[in-house]
Amino acid sequence: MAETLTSQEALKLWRRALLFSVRAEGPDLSARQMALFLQVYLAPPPHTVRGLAATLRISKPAVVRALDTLGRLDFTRRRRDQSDKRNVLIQRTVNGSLFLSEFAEWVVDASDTL
Amino acid sequence: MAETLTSQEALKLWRRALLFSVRAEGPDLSARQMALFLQVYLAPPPHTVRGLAATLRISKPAVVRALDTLGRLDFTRRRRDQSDKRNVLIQRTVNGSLFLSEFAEWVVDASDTL
DNA sequence: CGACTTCGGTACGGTACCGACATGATCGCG
DNA sequence: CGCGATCATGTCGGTACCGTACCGAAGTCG
Repeated sequence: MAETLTSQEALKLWRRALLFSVRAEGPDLSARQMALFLQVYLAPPPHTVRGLAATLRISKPAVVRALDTLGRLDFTRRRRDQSDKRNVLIQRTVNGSLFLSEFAEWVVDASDTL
Repeated sequence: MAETLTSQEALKLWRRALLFSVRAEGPDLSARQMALFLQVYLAPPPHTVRGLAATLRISKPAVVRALDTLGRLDFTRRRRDQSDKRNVLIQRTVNGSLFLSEFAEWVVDASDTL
């Protein structure tokens, strides 16, 4: 378990990790998109559009659009809930997991050289 | 100094911090914009458009546009270099420092509850 | 059955962003 | 002085995103 960070260290960590990501020409996700992405991968399913909108406290259309973008990147996938066909369940993808572990490495590297 | 993070912890940290930021209705900065912002505040000046573009490995117009946005938010300011009037020096602002310390708090809090 | 609610998604008008290219101001050097 | 190099930024067509309002499909309950 990591010790707690100071403010200075937190910002340095964030900067170095983002620098890796930007330089690697990773997808230029906004804060909302990245938060949504991480939510899908780190919080327990099921994930619905409405649920994600409530959790992030952003509008429903914003979630729909973010899912469009993440879907284009093959980072998430939509699937109709067969037990209640009004719902759409958001699922993870291999490609999304791949990117996420790469991203995690950048953060870890940034924290190593703190 | 913090111990090194595991990949899992890194992602959890990122998610929780972004969650704070998104919920607080903070500005929805893209990865590039945030990287540029942090670069201006954490790396030693002077910062020029060309230098920032080279550091982040993005195009010069992309830097100009990011600076437009950050300027609108009053997070950074442009100033002509008086010793070489082709250059523009990027400067910090009170408002930018304010947001950054708030953001740092979110990251620290996220790391505390890791 | 029919009225109502609850889903995700779309339409709209407006803003911001992208890369590629062009432009105007300024510099340095012969 | 003149002239090419260098700097930031404007322009262009195209795409993505915003919030508000609306939509149809699917579920619920009388």
